[in-house]
Amino acid sequence: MITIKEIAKRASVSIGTVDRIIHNRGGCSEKTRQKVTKIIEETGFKPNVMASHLVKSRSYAIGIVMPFPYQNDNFWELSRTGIERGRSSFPHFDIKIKYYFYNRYADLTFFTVFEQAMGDGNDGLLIAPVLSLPAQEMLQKHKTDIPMVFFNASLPDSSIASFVGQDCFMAGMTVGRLMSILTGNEGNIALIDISPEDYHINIRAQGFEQFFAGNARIQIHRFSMPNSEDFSDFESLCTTIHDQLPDLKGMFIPNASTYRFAQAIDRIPFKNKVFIIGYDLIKENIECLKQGKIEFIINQQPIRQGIEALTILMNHIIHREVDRKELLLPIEIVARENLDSFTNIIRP
Amino acid sequence: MITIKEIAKRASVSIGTVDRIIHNRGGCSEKTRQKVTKIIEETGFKPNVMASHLVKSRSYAIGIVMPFPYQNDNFWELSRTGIERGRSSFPHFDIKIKYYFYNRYADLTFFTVFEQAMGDGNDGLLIAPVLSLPAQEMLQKHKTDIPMVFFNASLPDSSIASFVGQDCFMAGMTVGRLMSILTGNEGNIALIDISPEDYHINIRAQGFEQFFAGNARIQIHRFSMPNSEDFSDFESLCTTIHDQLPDLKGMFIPNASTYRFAQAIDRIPFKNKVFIIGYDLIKENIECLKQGKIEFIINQQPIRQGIEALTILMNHIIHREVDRKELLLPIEIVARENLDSFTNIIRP
DNA sequence: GCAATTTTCGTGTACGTAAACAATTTGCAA
DNA sequence: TTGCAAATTGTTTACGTACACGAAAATTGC
Repeated sequence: MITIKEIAKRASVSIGTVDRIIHNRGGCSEKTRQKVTKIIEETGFKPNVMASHLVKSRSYAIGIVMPFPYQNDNFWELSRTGIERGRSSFPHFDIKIKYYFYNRYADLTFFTVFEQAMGDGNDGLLIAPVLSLPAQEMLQKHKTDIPMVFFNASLPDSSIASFVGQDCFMAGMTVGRLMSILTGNEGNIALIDISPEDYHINIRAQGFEQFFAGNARIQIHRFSMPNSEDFSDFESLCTTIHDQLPDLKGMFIPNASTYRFAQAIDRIPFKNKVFIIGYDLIKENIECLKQGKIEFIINQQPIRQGIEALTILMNHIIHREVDRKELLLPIEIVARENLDSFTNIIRP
Repeated sequence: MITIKEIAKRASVSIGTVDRIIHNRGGCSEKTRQKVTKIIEETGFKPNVMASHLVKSRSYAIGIVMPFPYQNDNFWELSRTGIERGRSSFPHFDIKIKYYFYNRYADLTFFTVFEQAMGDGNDGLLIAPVLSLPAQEMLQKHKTDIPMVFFNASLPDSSIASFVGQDCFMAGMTVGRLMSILTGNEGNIALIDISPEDYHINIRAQGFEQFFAGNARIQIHRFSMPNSEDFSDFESLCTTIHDQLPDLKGMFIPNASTYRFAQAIDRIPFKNKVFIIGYDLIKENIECLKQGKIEFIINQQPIRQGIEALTILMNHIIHREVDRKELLLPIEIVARENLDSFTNIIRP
């Protein structure tokens, strides 16, 4: 593997010059710059990470912009776990992580928090732009060179930064397939409209409906659920559903609040068994899955999202990679039988 | 983070002495050894990987002991891809990989190949002990200090080395769940006995049967398939099955040859649709899944297995970690809708 | 008690890069 | 042409570890 010294020799300049050109921190003539750049490209030189980190051995400040971890059925706590896991996969890199939590039901808090994260002199940002409109607006206003990676949710304009997450539409389609099999492909199905301001959750619902498009044997009924922390609201919505569709055969809840519906449904005497499919392996959902109150869970792999996102971000920072990647993680189907394989991954 | 120099100062010896003690390459008195060791333990010192690799910058020879990649429906080609992928995740580590392929239908070739791998002075070995008996015998004979990691298949005595793979029994159970839903939990189901000498494949079948234990509505029928490369053999077995069970509702093939059965079944006029569940995302199976000839595929994540196994092995070698881990990867259920999410992971 | 060993320990150099500092060349006005 | 500042380039040191080499100390043999 070629070194900076070798390049200097071939270009008949000093290593200092080569170094300046690599990090384009100016102070050299255009002629030598081109000469050296040419050799770098020809030889495919890549700085040795070991050596460069050894000499720098500085700490990296990483800001995480995401919703409050306990706001939505603490799904976001899993993302946080993943980020911390990713951090520990860089031993000897002193990564200092600072969280900037926003309230996902209040656009304003996103603005505030994002500007803080920008102003704090972070070396890189990990952003979960769940509120996609404010996020987009914000990013257009603040043109910045700080490396950024989006996770969990992305923005329509993907050229801004890398993204790690799931293909929501196909995930919805996948739920459609499972629901079709569970119900014998006929009957009434409830689709819960939850947190309508969340772009991603809506795409899931659209994918689900798309699966059944043109299928007259299945009736999909949308029900709106106001954002609420109150359990009785879930219960009363389920009662309403029962009044309208006593022969309900299935229900799809496109976010982590699945367990609340599962518990409510369990107490209401529907004609048939109501098959429930939902999202995210938070502990309440896991419990319901074990008890047979939920048939399938779609896993977004929040932990792996965190790991991958931080890895991509660190590579941006360390290697100055600038290519925008989109890492779409597998859409994982979780049933009672393979559940443990998702939770107890490592056995000592 | 504490350095070797700091330890030397605290123990009032030179860094050379500390270095000798860390790598216990002798040449120092017992007294100083204890003194330094104590300080190392107290401070929790860990050598800086960057620096140590920088100075060594040697190449690592890794041997891979696995079946011929194209022997079984080229499933093993995927493992190989994963290993190469893992290799490239260690840039600046000059990892030289040498493959030692054995014939999985001939124990003797395993012996030969394994001894070669041991004798070639490799720094570490990645082993797929598909033929578990010969492997176990071999490993008891050759006590060795070469770091090893098993992948795909493990051995009953797991204390020998780390393992990366899947919980086969629970994977079989998972297939049971899917089959139960697909068939409406009733009818005749065929379970194919394929490559009986493969411990892992049998465990999958056992898990599958266990799921239906005590369930009188489902009848599971085992059919033996001799190892063969001949397509007409698959066809004739399917004809036999049709003669015996014209109302067959489902079929489980516990390895990568699923597509051969799917194609044969497709040409035979069974009474009902025969739902097929099988293993491994090789391209023929992917094609059948897309065409609706296969309902579900269980993914073993061979690529990730390769990546993880090599990562664990390299950590053993570089950091001298010796803890034996068991990394059980998620049992992934693949349907037509989420298929792409498993194959097109990275979009540029 | 002294030389010849052996054991134990310290010093110096190298790995490849980053960045401060020193040295050199260039451009331009006087 | 000279002087002087600005632009450009070269040199040196440091990062933390590994290891060769040599120096010092301890041990042995006579």
